[in-house]
Amino acid sequence: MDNHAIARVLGEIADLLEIKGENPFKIRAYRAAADTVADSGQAVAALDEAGLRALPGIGKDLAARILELTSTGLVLYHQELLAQFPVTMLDLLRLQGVGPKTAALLYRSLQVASLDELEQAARSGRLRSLKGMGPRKEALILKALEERRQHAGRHLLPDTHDLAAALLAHLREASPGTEFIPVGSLRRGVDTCGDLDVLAIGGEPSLIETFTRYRLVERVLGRGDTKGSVLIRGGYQADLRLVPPDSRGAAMQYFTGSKAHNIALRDRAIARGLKLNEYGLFDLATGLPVAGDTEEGIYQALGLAFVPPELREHRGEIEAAERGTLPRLIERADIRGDLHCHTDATDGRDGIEAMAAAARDAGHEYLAITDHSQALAMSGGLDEARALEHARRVRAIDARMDGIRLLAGIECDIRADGTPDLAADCLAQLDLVIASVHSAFHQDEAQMTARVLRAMDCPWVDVLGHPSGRLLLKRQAVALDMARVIAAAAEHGMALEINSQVDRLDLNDMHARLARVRGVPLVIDTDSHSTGGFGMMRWGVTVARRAWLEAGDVLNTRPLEGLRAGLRRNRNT
DNA sequence: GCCGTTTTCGGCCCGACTGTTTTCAGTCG
Repeated sequence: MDNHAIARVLGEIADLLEIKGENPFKIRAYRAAADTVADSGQAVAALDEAGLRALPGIGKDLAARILELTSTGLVLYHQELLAQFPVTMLDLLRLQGVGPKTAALLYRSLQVASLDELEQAARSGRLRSLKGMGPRKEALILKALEERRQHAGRHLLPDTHDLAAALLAHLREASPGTEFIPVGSLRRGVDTCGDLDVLAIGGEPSLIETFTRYRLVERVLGRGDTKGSVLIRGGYQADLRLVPPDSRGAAMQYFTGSKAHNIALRDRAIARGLKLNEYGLFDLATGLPVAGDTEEGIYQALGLAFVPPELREHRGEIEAAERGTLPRLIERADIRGDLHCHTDATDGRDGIEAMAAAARDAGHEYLAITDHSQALAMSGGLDEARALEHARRVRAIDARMDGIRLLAGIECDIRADGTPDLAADCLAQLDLVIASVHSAFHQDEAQMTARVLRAMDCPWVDVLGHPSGRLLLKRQAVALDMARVIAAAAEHGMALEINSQVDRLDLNDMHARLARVRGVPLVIDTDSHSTGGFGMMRWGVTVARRAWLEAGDVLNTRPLEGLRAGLRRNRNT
């Protein structure tokens, strides 16, 4: 059982306890344990009781629950809770604006226990009969349901990656000699994936049976000699295709897509008297194969440089491949530091030194500590005095730590009127200031754009953090004129962030690409809230690659002094 | 349910915002 599976059960227990109205601190304990397990670098299922209890926030009871789960596959306590509330109720909690109290009320008063039932209740006007509910709340819930429907069947890229890793482990165990390759939107690094496509190169037909017997398969949609298709728990469709070795490259190319990229490639093939399909590239006249065992061979035969999967969106990559002007895409190894993280001074879980050590272990040369400012009161946000005291502490630790340098920064809240949440003379004394929107998300575009532009006017703001504010599959981006924001960033010499949090990935690929074109420097940050968070950098790098970014476009690929010189505060003075 | 040079009980983060309300409950981050 992998860490994510364990964390999911602990998280569900927390959700169910919340609906039940249990002791909030108990709920927090389960939720914290879920985070700890998910973030842990080691396989939690392999730990014994002492090992489990050594993890922060895991004591006697939680260790016992985890052991029960990994040894039997179930937790009795979890099952008992599920007997009280249908599992579909947990979907209600994922709706924007619906929390545990509302979910419990809906269930007790109206027997609403699923999204479908909620929609019926809302449409028939029954919701407004409940205490604390009115027409506006009803409309908000209908809107949240609509947004939810748009996202149905899609999953976060890292979740898809984890699912693929577990499925591949299952397949490899059954057939160690076969090469398995995940393709589709996962290979292109799209921020959300609809389904999971896997190729088995030269695999035996019996693999299809192995595939359909995977333990998380809920339903077999189809099974033939060369293709199997299943529904996996959590609403994923997964397809496995058996591919002969001669067609390895062609199948990779074909099933990686995107559809638009493939259509353009096939057009190009036809124009050259060739035919491209999932089996190979063939001479139209003779029917003889021209290429097919490698992707490189196919692109080459079409007169193109190899196009990295992340660029295959038909956004100019074929023309660039023809001219030989494809970017040399940034890689994870180019990143030298992380400029956004939180500590236990605000809503992070670990202290400055622990975060610094973890960043060093992740291969970083420097780390900016950027805790929240006072407006985020629930996170214990820092006021001016505490921010400066915190900075002193960061600098003191920096002076005595080996192997990593620390920058004393802040993630300064952008208030609803666009003013930064901390006084300018405080911001001026820090090494780095990220400014971010965390509230009043519903402002209209004119208001929101004016607000962000006003914050960018402050000369001590170096980086705009998670600019769109989106939460993937959950919350739309704020209404913001990104072209004007990018233009302002170019004018001020400030940087825009690509936030690597798995549900943010913000900026997105298109906006990051526009920023690059306009000459705006980017930074790729993890926004880590614990020592386990630094591994998320790879997802931000994936966005950057999809945005055509090269190492030179990203400030935190530079050595520390180069980075400092590239910050707005040091450019302007 | 966890934790402990405030240690085996009693703490454990809390303000803004929204929609429903005449003083507050629920959600969000």
